[in-house]
This record gives sequence, C-alpha cells and structure tokens, in this order.
Amino acid sequence: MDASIFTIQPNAAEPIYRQLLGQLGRMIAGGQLAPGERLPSVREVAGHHAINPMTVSRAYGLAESEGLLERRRGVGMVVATQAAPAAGDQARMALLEPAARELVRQARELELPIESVLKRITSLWEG
Amino acid sequence: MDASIFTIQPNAAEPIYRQLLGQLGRMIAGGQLAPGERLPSVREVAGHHAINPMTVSRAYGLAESEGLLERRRGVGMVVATQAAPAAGDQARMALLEPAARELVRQARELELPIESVLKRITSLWEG
DNA sequence: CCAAGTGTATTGTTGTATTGATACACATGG
DNA sequence: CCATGTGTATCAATACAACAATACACTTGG
Repeated sequence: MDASIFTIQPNAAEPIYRQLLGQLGRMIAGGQLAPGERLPSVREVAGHHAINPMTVSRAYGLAESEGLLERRRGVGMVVATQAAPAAGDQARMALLEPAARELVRQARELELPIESVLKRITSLWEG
Repeated sequence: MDASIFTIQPNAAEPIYRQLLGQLGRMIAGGQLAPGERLPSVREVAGHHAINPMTVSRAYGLAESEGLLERRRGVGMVVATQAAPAAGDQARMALLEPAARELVRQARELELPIESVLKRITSLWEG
C-alpha cells in the first residue's frame, strides 16, 4: 500500500499522530484496508509527508494497542486479521457519530434549516 | 443573558476558549444573540462552568478583534451593533463548512452510503 | 552470512498552547 | 467618594506535540 493513503494537515489543530490514527480506524472499518494487508513503512510515510518517523510509529503503536494492526517483526505492520472489516452500517455509523453530532450542534447554533444542511452535505459528497 | 448560554466540554480536544469563540460566532450569526445584547460577565461564565476567568476573557477578546463584540469599559461586553445578525443562509452556511467537510471526509473513509448519513443527521436534528 | 529493510526504545531539545494566579485600570451606582 | 462590578495585562506553570539523532532487535532476500 502506498504512503499516499494518508492525508495529513500539518497546520490542523488535531495532532498528526492522531490524524493518522483516526484515518486508520475508519479505513479499516470501511474496508479500504483489508485484514492482512500490509501498511506503508514508517519511514515511507514519514518521507512522503516530510514528518518525523517516530510520529508515524506512535500512530502505528496506538493502532496496535487498539487491536487494529498487528506487528510483524522485521516486516512491518499489517491490518489485524480479527479487525472487523465489514462491520455493518450500524457499527461503522457509530464511528461517524461524533462528527455528526458536532455538525448538528453547530447547525442549530446557526439556526440553519435542516434542508440546507442536507443539501450541502449531498453536494460535498458528490463533488 | 445567562451564563448557561455556553456549552463547554472541559475534556474535549478543542481548547475551552476556542469552544467559546466558535459558539459566540455562530450564535451571533444565527441571531440568537442580537446586536446590543449584553453578554454574561467573565466571572459569571467562569464561575458557572468552573473555569478560569482569563480563559473566558481570552475568548471575549478574540471575539472583539473579530468585530463580533464591543467592549464597554467597566460595564461588560456587548454584541457589536454592526455584527451581521441575519446574514443570509449562504453566509451562515459558510460557518458550517468546516464541520460539513470533516463529516463527509470521514463518511468517505468509512465507505458509508450517503443515504445512511443523511438519515442519521436528520434523526439527530429532530431528536 | 549479511546487507537492507522492518518497527521502536531512548534521550534530549524546541516550540507552542493552554490554563492559572495575581494585580491593575476603568466605570457605575449609591 | 468608594464599594462593587467590569475586562485584562502580566507572569508563571504545565503539558504536549514534534523533531532529531541514535541504537537496537528482528526478518527477509540474495
């Protein structure tokens, strides 16, 4: 798998290692990363995004302790075999819950009509 | 205006002063806070939420430099008179854009069907 | 076997951000 | 005038992310 699977924003408020961890979790749950699949090496990702290898290692390490990845000594990281790949819409939706709640909260504070919000979401989805 | 207009989550990743600033901006844009309306005092908000007064002051100060609030010496902060209260849906929607983009990005990573996402949003809106 | 590739433990440094404690300047109302 | 209420400037403490530079244990492929 190429190192470009990850999208990192260096200037975002969310720390880099956490951006990586979040993407890993969602891409595994969504099936874009299948069990047994090998991940780009720490140095590969670090080089491609011009960040520190240890920052990537930190994300991988946390993913491992969450049961998402398995460490193959001398080889690299691999998507855990028992990592639920195609958890039902239900389970995957749970991972979207925080972002969904936040969106709704902000929309309420803005007193926006729900129709406009849904429309915008749809537009962003297609675009 | 009561100090309970703000909702702060002390354990969230987003810093408190930024939570306050965001809510201020949206509630003013949405019209829940009308121009000329007085805000709860720094100490009031701080006491109510058990946080440091300077944290609230920081949010107020930033809001002032953004033109959202006006400082009345010895009196308190007031919603700026020239603060666009009922900017069109268009303008208010712009404030929702970051949250909307993030939601869509995560939904894509999760490979969720757009219908499920819209459904959940609607459900959260009504609930 | 050994060169080259894995991840990682270690130590230290740097920069930044958040929060807190205190003291101050100002305005209002009695 | 002065007690009481504003906001805030200032300084300090703390936490954390990220980087840097090694060194190490391990596996694979030649």
